[in-house]
Amino acid sequence: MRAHASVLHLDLDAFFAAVEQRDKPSLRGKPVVVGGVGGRGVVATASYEARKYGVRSAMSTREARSRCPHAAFLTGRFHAYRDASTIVMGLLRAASPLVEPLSLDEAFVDLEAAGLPDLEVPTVTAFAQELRERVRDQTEGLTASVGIGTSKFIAKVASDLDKPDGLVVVAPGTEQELLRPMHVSVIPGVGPVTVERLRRAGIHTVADLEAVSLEELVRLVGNAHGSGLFALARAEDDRTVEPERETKSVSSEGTYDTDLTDRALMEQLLTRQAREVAARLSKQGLSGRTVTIKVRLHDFTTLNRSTTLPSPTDSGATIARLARGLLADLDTSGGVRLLGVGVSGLADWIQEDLFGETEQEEEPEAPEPEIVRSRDRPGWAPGMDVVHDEMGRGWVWGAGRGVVTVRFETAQTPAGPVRSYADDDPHLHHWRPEQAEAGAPPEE
DNA sequence: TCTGGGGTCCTAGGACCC
DNA sequence: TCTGGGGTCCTAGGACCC
Repeated sequence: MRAHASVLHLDLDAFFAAVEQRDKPSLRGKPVVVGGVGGRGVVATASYEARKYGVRSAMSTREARSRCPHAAFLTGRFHAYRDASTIVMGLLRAASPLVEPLSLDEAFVDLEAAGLPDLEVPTVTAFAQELRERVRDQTEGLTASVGIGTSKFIAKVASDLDKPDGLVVVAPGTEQELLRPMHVSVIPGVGPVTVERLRRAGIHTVADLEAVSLEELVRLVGNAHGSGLFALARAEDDRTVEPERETKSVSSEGTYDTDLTDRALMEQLLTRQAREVAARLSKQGLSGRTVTIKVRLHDFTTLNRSTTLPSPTDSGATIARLARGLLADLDTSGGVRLLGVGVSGLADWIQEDLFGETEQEEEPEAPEPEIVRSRDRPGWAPGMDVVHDEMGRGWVWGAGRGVVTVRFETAQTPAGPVRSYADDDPHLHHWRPEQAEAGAPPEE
């Protein structure tokens, strides 16, 4: 904790939804929900108009629709968010060399490095007001909430106190009187599980927490977490603003609208994800030794399986081969709702190819199950009529993330089976009336 | 059809080494 | 010829954050 309120936390208000409202005037003043729109989507950001109806981040889109059916539900335009974020981070870096972005819409700024005449409350307040105005001007109207305090913790708490479009400076020395009446969940790292553990011990507020011994806290929530809580309950926080943070892992995952049961399809999806991870690794000049797959079963139990190579790789073929091998050891007969691939143990160098000839022989030896993109496909959307070479007529139940799910309901089989395919499965075609006689009947 | 996707950090047990 | 001990690496699971 510093003698002056010199840590600033900036948080763009309802960021994704605000960018949408900025870019589409017809959405201004109306409820907007950005997030997954599929059957298993969740809300990433709700505009303040949508929050009035109880729509919240991380809520399922299904529930958001039932609470606010007239909202605009949007999937999100990440390039637009990235562009806006780049502008804001640029403004912050122009104000101080010490900026730590936490996400696209949040950052800490160290005001000790900003070259202000002093760090007294009126000075940092004026600085922050000007920064907020600059953000609004340069982003064509996005608003930011700002908190300033003697530590990251206090700055972050402060930025939450007057949302949206607010500014709160917590004067040095007043931290504990601010925190004591607050619920323990204001402390970063205290989520639902910790709240419940503390509640059972009769601890609800920061004041309650402050009265608990270090030994007791460690017993309740573990070593690292316990000592962290002990300090934060006293507003003790010496964490510095870190402008450069190393990437520790790169991953790609997907949740599918219907549970997957087809192993060949799962392997195809893992292969695609492995390629995507490999592309992102090499784009960043990274490679890694540990390949992990993540499998969420139908009942939401989540399994991770990993394997570690002797030297780092950024090869999509290698990552895919290992990922498929890891999947082979799992029982997925009950259905899989999520599949993912990640690489960790990263190095910012690629292993020198000391034995180039062996490595080069290996890759063509294990050919990928190639996914062929066909050009005559306009894409799949729910409700489309389709024909599968073996299954016959059906219609699209869900499509996205490389998977199309088809219900084979026909006049003959009104409760027909549901199957999922890769969206470029050569056996799956759009149905057109002129194909009526060409569509093979269902096999069973 | 409750429960995304991209991450970070921590814990705990076993293997292995000196 | 019971059961040391510290350190590191690996694997699996889980809490949490935005």
